Amino acid sequence: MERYGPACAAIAALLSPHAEVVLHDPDEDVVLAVWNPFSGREAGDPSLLGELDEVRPGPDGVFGPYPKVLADGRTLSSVTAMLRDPDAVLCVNLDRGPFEQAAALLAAFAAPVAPRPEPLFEHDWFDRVNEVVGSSVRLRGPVERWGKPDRLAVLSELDSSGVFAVRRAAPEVARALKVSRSTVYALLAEVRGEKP
Amino acid sequence: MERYGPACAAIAALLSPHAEVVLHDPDEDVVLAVWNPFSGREAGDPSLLGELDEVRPGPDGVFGPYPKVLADGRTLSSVTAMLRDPDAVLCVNLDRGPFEQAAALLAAFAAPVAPRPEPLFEHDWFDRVNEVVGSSVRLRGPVERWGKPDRLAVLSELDSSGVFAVRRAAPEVARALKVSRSTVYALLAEVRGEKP
DNA sequence: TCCGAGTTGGACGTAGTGTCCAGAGCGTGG
DNA sequence: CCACGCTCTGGACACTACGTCCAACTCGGA
Repeated sequence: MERYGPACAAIAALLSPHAEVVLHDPDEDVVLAVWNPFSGREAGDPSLLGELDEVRPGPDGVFGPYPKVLADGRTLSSVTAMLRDPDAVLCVNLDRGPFEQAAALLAAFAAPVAPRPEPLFEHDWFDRVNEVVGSSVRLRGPVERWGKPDRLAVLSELDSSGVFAVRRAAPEVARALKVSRSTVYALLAEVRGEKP
Repeated sequence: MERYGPACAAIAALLSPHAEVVLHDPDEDVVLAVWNPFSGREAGDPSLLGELDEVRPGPDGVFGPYPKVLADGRTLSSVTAMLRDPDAVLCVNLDRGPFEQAAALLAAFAAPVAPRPEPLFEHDWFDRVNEVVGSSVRLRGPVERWGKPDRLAVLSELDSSGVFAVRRAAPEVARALKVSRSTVYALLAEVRGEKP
């Protein structure tokens, strides 16, 4: 528990919220701990490791992956590892549902067309400014008619997107918002001063 | 290794072929073993765990999940767990690409009227430098051993990603590449002078 | 040993940043 | 109608960070 806890937490964190990690004590046949539980089991419950009888261990003492079905119908993929010294049984249950759905969609829709080369990255911060401002224009009307709250909202969004870490961003934002550079900094100070 | 091997194999098996599990020896700073390798590293390579310095450990001694980018452009989610007695570092790298594609499709079809509520792209240009450099380290070895061509290649990649449009990027790159700021500009001029 | 390629730290001029303020514009209430 | 408060403005300013340049240094090869 002391020893394997971090590893279990790591697995649970990596796959959250789609994986449940269960650590068993094979000697006492009880559940020691559960990370990110969704099967309803909790620490102290009986392990019921008998189901492993029907599965053959592979090399490395790993059982599975083998399928499971939860009471609510969710399908899982599970693997179990026998850990030694101290003895423990590590069981990872992965909710296969989201991936099955995604796979089905991909198979149905993505098969004929190009496999999406890679979006790469945005070095068009200039465009992003116009993009954010533009979408706000659709909500709030023309930029010239905006009030202070509108500007604050948009600036807050731009700021938390890290736009202002880019060189020449502030003047560009001022231009897009049809305000002066001074105002941008003033409003920015206001936005930042009230959050942290 | 004897002790953690089964757990590592279990994780690798569960997520195969999309996850790579690396077990490090923090004392010797070497890779002890790799399950389902796809980043090119293998047992005996230096660990280069320095990149963890920039990540905060959560509770349970787990780092991450934090993003990484491979040299070929694949995006990864990684978690790292510090294991004690015996000391070891467990690192799981999950190829996020398939999930991102699936998620994008699901989002596109499940929300037909999505007004793009949150673009929220990478505001971690700082991290991107370390990602690019880090993934190159895996291909080319430790940064101290690089020659000029290696630096040129990495700088070219960083430059075309627009990294240098960000404030304080140049000194940060210099730090990551273990060269002086002057050299960064010199090499950068070379990279830029031969392309356009 | 000398040479040249490459790197370095420092110096320096400049672009761009962030702050400040006096004043203009404007709606509101007296 | 004026006075007041609120907001934006344009310019001034100090300052940070950028990008360039150069003399000095290191290091491997002729």
